[in-house]
Amino acid sequence: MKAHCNTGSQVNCGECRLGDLCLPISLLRNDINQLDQIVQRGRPLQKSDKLYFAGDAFRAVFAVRSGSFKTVAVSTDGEEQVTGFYLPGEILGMDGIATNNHTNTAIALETSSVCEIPFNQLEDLSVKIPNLQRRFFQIMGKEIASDQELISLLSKNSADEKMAFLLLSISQRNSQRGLSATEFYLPMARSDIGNYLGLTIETVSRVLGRFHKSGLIALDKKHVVILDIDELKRKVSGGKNTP
Amino acid sequence: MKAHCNTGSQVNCGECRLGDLCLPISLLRNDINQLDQIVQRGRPLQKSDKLYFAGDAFRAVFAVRSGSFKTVAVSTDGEEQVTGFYLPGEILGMDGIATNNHTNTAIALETSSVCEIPFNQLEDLSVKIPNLQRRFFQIMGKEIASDQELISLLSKNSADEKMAFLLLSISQRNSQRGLSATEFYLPMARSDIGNYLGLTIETVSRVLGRFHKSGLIALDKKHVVILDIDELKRKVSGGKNTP
DNA sequence: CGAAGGATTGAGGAGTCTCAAGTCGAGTGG
DNA sequence: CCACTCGACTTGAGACTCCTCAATCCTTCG
Repeated sequence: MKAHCNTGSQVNCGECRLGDLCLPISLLRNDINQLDQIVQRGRPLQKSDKLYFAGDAFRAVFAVRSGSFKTVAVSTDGEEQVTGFYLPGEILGMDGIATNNHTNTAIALETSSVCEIPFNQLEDLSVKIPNLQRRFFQIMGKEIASDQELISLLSKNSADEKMAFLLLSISQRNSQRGLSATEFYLPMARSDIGNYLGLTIETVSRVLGRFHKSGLIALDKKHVVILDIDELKRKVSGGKNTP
Repeated sequence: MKAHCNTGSQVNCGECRLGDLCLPISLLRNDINQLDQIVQRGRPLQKSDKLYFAGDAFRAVFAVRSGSFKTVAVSTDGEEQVTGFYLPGEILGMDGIATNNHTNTAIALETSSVCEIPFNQLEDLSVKIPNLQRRFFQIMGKEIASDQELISLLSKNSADEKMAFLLLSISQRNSQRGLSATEFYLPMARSDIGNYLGLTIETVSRVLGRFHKSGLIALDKKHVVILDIDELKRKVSGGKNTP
């Protein structure tokens, strides 16, 4: 959609502005160069394009360079379930590591680009570069931690809680990338939000409307401004399932 | 509680009857011996004993030898949330990899024992034994996959679906260990189940009672016999959130 | 401009939570 | 050996949240 100063196809890992978030953290310059050689860049995707399909052989993980993705699991009866959203600097595709086949389909939410990191080469390289192995363990650990956080959230049924959590999650991930923590665009549709949080699209709309009216956020379509972040945080922790 | 033929403290990884489930799969004999030397056995725990606490420095992952555990995340306001159940052969403790601190507390559900695998030594060894690295990537990938499966489930709010899922999950994990897939004891309390699935204890009780009356299962306290596994499976996939 | 998809808003109903009794079983102590 | 207590579980009735169904509005795009 718009050009990103430092994320053109030619940029290497050492100069990528997402470096701190992505793989190469805490690697020596020489190590980065080695990693650089296995990473395949480019691959621009349009909205609704699929990065990989559920059932595809697992060959690589992907780092989001620009844009955003959702991952969708399709159950046996054809039901779709959004299992995650991925913003720039985040890694997706790890759902295929266990079985060597992807269990989700990854879909671009807008015009997006990724770095493709072939997994067998990453494994080989990890043997040579212990820091890289450690880093990748951490990235997988982070995925586990965030999945479990979501499990905690979904177990507490309250539409307000769930919605507040998602807003704060995006806010926090934005600020990690040096973007505004209080003002952003939601890249996904209401139906994706609802599917992800286990709510209907109508409930999502109502909750957002309620947040808007009570002065928690400003809302115009997908554009969100967080006005009272403390109250939002209070909503997330203030569950109702406390025994 | 009772003696397990092959899981005494002296057993080494090569002879452990859980071998196929635990780390050492597809390792050469010599590699197994190396792994064997870093694994610390013993550590019997009584019911309600904690294996590690949320906030503890992350030093090791643990393989369940016998018994069972639950992991609990405690949110800022003291609310507890059950994030997982772990049966023999399964690995827990990976919640600490990302931040070097455990985010959950692990609690024994009954008299249990574990193998402790110091993580820095595992990392070192993984550099020397590529198969071990691969294996551990897979184990973490499996954790990610199962967490995402749970996310899918929790997003579809139906008490029957959730309960059926848990029963089938335990059934399937039992059969992987060579135990009965249709008859087992639930090691956890109703309150743990409810907390885990995002239901109240009353609803758990009612759903189990309903399953019992309709001939899906036989139920006596914690003892469960699955009578109509196909219908249970139908309940899990037959969601109601289909658009 | 009209169509189509996404989002909002409204009314009614189903399912689960809350609150409250009541049952069952295990462990304790007289 | 039995009464007692305590915790875990079961069962019931009413309230509330969210889902379902339906109409309308808005935006986008041909």
